Amino acid sequence: MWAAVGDPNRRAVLELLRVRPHTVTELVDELGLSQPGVSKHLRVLKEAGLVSARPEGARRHYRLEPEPLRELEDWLGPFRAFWNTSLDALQDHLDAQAEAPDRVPTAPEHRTESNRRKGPG
Amino acid sequence: MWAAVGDPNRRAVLELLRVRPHTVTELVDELGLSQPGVSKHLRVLKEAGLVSARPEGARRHYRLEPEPLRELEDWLGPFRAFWNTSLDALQDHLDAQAEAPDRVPTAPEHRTESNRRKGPG
DNA sequence: CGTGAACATACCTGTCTGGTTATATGCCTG
DNA sequence: CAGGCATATAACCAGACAGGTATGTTCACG
Repeated sequence: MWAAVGDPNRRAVLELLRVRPHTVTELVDELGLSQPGVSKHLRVLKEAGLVSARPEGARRHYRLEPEPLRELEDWLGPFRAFWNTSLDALQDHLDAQAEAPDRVPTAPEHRTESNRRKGPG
Repeated sequence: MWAAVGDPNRRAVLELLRVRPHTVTELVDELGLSQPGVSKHLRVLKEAGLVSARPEGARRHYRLEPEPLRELEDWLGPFRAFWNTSLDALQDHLDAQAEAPDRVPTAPEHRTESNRRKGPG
């Protein structure tokens, strides 16, 4: 599962299939990979349950099967609390357990590389 | 980023750090890996911005830095709409779009029963 | 300053995997 | 049945990587 979405090209496939079903040739055209390469990726995605194929004559229409992505969602769930809710309270909790003197502000909003990990000012 | 969370041991580290900060030795003990192995994983996670270290004497307390996980969250976002709503309707929708790719359902926001609609109504 | 603990780095190795080319299979057309 | 198109599979190669052992580095302690 994680291996399936770990590859950038495979994620690209999922994003393309999110828009609409694609045939292999279409994906080949979009990804710029060789046809067997795409087929191999599709095989991985299929075995992960992330896509399904509907044969139509010689071609196969691959369609997104989003269910397995729930696994990522579920894994991410407990972490989401870290940026969704009041981080101060949470950080407080963590720091209390760790007796951290260096209370780093983990802002509840987006942090960029430039504003992250500021000193106590 | 995806590579960072792609590894099971690394995910285990993140899950452990989600509970509370850990020292390397603690992680070694929990994961059952060699110390250099854990250190290497921590290095990867650190470079991905997923953890940070606070030195305390000889030991280093590693703490979860959840921000970069937003990337996963963001990537997952458009897909989330696919399982929030009725999947049957969605697949129907997709099949329909296979022939009429008029609009693209790149729904980055939550779809509720009330705002989910098919036609221009 | 010597010793040991905690951690990082260097280096090596086996395995996995993503990419390719070549080939097989199946469908449609004529 | 021959031929061409769409896709899958096989065989192969190069790079990435996770794992280990050995060693370096820093800190605490006496």
